[in-house]
Order: sequence, then structure tokens, then C-alpha cells
Amino acid sequence: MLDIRLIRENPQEVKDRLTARAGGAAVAALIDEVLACDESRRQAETEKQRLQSERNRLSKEIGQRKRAGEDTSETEALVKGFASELADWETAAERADVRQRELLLGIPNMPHDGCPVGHSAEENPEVRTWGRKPEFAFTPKDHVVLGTTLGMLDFESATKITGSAFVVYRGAGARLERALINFLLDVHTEGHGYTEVLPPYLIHADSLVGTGQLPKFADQIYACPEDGLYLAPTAEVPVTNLHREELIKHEQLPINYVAYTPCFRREAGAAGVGTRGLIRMHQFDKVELVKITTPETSMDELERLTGHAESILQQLGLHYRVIELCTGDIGFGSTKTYDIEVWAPGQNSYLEVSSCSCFGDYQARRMNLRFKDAETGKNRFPHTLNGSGTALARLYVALLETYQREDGSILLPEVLRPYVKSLEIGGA
RNA sequence: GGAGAGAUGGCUGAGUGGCCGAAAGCAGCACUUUGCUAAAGUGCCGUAGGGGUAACCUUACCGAGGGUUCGAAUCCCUCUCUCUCCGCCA
Repeated sequence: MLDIRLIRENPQEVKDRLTARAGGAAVAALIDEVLACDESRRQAETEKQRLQSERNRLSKEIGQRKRAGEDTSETEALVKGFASELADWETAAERADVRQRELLLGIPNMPHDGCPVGHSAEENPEVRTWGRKPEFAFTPKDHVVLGTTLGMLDFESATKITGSAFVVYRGAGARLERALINFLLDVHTEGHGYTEVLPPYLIHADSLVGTGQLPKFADQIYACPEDGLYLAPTAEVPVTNLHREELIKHEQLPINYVAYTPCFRREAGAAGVGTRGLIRMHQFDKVELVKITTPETSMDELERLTGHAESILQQLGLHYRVIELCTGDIGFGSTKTYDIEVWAPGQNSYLEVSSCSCFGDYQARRMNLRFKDAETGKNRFPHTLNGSGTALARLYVALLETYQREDGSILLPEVLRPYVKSLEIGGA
């Protein structure tokens, strides 16, 4: 949520920066509506307070005179006469306030100054690459063939019990998924100093509003309407909301959390786009990194966070590239985002396995998360960040396809062997 | 699911219709004093709106939402959450 004061004081700058986003022109128009709303809200507020102040003054007077034994019925009648006008202004102020918040919740964040300007994903600059595309003396198979043949992945059963775009992991396949979860959590807790949390997977609407999935992206989330609950689309939601409505101490920052959770996404409108195998599913596992930092350090922390996610791919020996999202491709609440894409030989393409973003104070403001500045004593909004560290399903794809042997077996990278308790899957 | 108790400022915890934005303590900040890694004393110290160049003025907020009243932390209703007991259950 953007700061209404910032909008009030620098409307043109806000509009300009929002316009750089995809669909930004329509968003900029909302700014004018917010400003009009703000204007009428403040007018109603002022009138309301004038009447309340008068009422309070007279009521106090009534109390004093009653104790002195005087008759106050005339003043009481006078104050009573305020009621309907007061109620009118109250309603007007309330209505404007609700509308203003509604508008603000639908306005995306402003990209950071350093965010590259562009119109679409084609204009995302590549920041760096690591490793090289592996070479094969044979034609590499894709993970669906490999995993199905080895009995690791069972798409048919998943379709039978749930539907398309789900999978059942079996035997060594299930063990590999579990091994990856443990490996990732160990790296981030022991290696990078994150605190592990295991949050609920069902969350209420306020949490989703806090991180920005609601109200705008309701069609992408599975809901349990009888209970007012939703299946978390990412651990970002429950974990960032751990401190919602809190006033935290300056010295507690930065807060670093890592969480493994399954993620549930309806993927409405995405049918047919990269849907083969594990690449786009309604349920997938992910290990997520979340940071809450001071505004001064958030950009440095974004670099570190991205590095932590990258180290997973490095330790697994997987070739990847890092791209930075341009203003036309960046997410709703983000000010700056790096995507990490791992090479998948069987797909002959890169797959996004991590998206690392700094949200500035956008989420903190939405969830009323504040910290007390130790120097000034003032309450401020911290910055929030998150990034996948990493998504499991696509990592799994890259792993099978990169480490496949000609006979269709998988030679595991060394770091995983203690977790899987084997150096290979399949094979002689 | 049933019965009971509760929800007050960063924390603990008083407060049952007006003098309560709210006692007290802790924590925090500033100063003073004492020659010792700290203690004592004094003062300051909630949040969010609105108005004002500013000092400042003002409104709201005592879990949430309604209601009663000239006036509500305080009375009434609904809801949420927490705790205790019972039931059920992995």
C-alpha cells in the first residue's frame, strides 16, 4: 500500500513511476480517484470533529452542572440536536475512508529507482550466469520420461485421485523430494543463519491482504469459503505475516526466516503454458526465504538473499542465470526483483526456480508492521523481502535432466547423497 | 461441541457512567548525585487522523463490530481470540 501522504504531496512523481509498470496507465488514473477521495475524507473528518468537540465540551458542562444540582435539560436537548448532522458527517468520512483504502489496496508498488525500465519480459536484463550447459553424448530425455520410467513420478495416479497438474512421488522419487527439502533447510539454517519456521498452510484473508495477494488476485487462490480460509500460494504469506500488527524493536532487525511449505495455486488462465510434467502444478513444494529489515539495508539484503538462493544451485552443480525484472514485468508489490532460472537440458530452456524481491514498506504498511527507530524513537515501517530458496518441483526437473545417464538412471550430486542415502537412482 | 473465566499502552497490571488517554510497576530516554563495571533521585515517555509555518489545538482508539446515553474502558447485544474444565479426536 502506498503512503497517502506521498501521493498527496507528489502526485505526479507517483503517477510517473507507476506508469512504467505493465498496465501502468490505468493505475495512474486511480491516483486521481484516490486524491479526490482523500480530499472529501478530510473535509468530512474536519466537520465531524468540529461537532464532536462541541458535543464533548457541552457534555462535560452538563456533568459539572448536574453535580451542582442545576437543571440541564435545555443543554441536553441542544446536544441531542447534533446527532443527525454528526451521523451524516460520520457516514461520509467512513465511506470515503473505506473507498480510499479499497483503492490503495488495488494500486501496485512503485518500482525502485534502480529497476530497469522496460515493457515486457523480453526486456529483462541478464545479470549473471553460473556454470555451463552440460553436454551429453546422447540425446537427453526430459524428466517426465526419466521419472516415470524410474517409478519416481506417477502422474496417472495423481490424475485419478485429484486431477491434472498434480503428481504422486513414489519410492526413490518421494525420498529425493524429502532429501531436497532437508538439504535446502540445512543450508539456509546452518549455512546462512535463517530461523526455520513451519507455518500453517491455511490462512485467512487478512494475511493475504497483508502481502498483497488479495484483493486483486483472488482468482489464483484456492479458498475454503465455509471457514473463510485459503490455501497458501506461497510461504511468503504466512511467514511475512508472522509479525503483522506488531511494533518490533529496532535491534531485532533484520529478521530472517526460512520455511518449507507446499504451495497451492489455481493457475487460472495458465492452462497449456509449460504444463508438461512438474513444471507448472497446482501443488508444489517450496523452501522460502523471508527477511524483515530496516529501510536502509533492504537493498543490500536483497543481494544477499539472492546469493543465498543461488548457493543452492551452485552446491547442486546446476547451471543457472540471474535476470532482473524490468518495470514492465515486475510483480505487484515489488520494488525490485531478481529471477533465478536453472537450466533444464530436457526442456532445452531455463526454468524459473526463484524470484527474489524487495517490497520496500509496501507490505509492512498493508499489515501494519512497524519498528521503533532506536535513534529517533519514531515508529517506522520496515522493509520486507522474500525469495524462493528454491522452488522444489522445477529444481527436481533440472536435477533429473542434468544428472541423467544414457541408461536413464540418475547420478546424484555429492551433497545430496547423504540425504538420499544413495549415490544414484536407478542404474545397475 | 458443552460450561466457565478473561482480552486495557512495548510489557505487567489498576480502573463499573462525567474530574480517565487512562493509576502503579517494569522497560526506554534525558539530567543529577555517589569513585566504581552499578545504585539512587528527578523529569519525559502510547498510536493514528484532522487543523496550524510553528509552539500548539483538536478527534478517535482500553480485543472487533453494533446499541443505550447529553456523555461509555465502564451498561446491553453480536462476533473473534486466549485460558480452565468436560466431551471427542490424530
